[in-house]
Amino acid sequence: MKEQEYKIENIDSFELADIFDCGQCFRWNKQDDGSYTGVFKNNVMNVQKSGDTVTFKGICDGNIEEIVRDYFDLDRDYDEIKEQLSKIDENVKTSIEYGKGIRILNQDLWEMIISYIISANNNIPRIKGIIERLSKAYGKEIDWNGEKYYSFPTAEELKDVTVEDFRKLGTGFRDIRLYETTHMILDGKVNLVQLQNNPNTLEVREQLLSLSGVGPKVADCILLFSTLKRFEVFPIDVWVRRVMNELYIKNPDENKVNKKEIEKLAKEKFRNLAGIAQQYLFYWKREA
DNA sequence: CTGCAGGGGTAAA
DNA sequence: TTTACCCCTGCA
Repeated sequence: MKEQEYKIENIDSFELADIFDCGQCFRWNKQDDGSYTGVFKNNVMNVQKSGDTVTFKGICDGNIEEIVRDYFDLDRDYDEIKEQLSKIDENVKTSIEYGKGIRILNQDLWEMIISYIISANNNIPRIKGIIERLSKAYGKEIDWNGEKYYSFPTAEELKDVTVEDFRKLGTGFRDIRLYETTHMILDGKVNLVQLQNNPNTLEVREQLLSLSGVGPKVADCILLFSTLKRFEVFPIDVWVRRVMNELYIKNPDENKVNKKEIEKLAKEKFRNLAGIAQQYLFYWKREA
């Protein structure tokens, strides 16, 4: 595979930090020059922005333009989404001004399932470390610019990995969950192709919840951040609960806030764009 | 230096 | 509804 390059000018909603640091992905790293380098599928890519020009450069498994358009969700009108959400109230409007360059990436379903199982009760640096070690141990090596990168291992590539092997990567108590989920998928107990083609979000969510290590929050993250692309779901973690309580519910004891109440509120307020609203609010309050 | 809480939840009791 | 869980970091 040889290096390819693709440039876009004057694109709306595209800020590197907003996209890569808003909490949706784990394999993009900031470089010394301010650009970001990441691995997805069998691609290694560097993304740079100067002025109004975004430059994508890397080793691609296919045509770089098609790959970029798909992965970065370039055919969606985020201006339209932001305009709609801004009408809701001042809080949402402010959060959108803060994270105006966010886009929701089209990330591989299998990779998101495993990544978010790892994310449970965990912090971002450690999650990233585990995913890198997992990729290095079982993914495919891709060389670029004198550096070695590793694709995220497929289910097939994890076929013979034992619970102890997972534990050695530093996954902790998540080892058995990773093992069980990998084999549920390999054995066809959950069929990812069917999930991808099923328009019924509740049915897909049920299937995801049947996987070991996938609870409500992880299921919603998978629905929102993978190619399943369900913008109506609203993943609730401690940060989102904090934000929603601070802005709307105003319960003096944040820990007493009911998840059902937050869910109901999000549905009423944000409708079919709840997941996107969640990203803006989450990114805004966590960074600030 | 040691001790300990807490972190982008889940599963089991 | 409550509790333990792995590992790492920050802080007393």
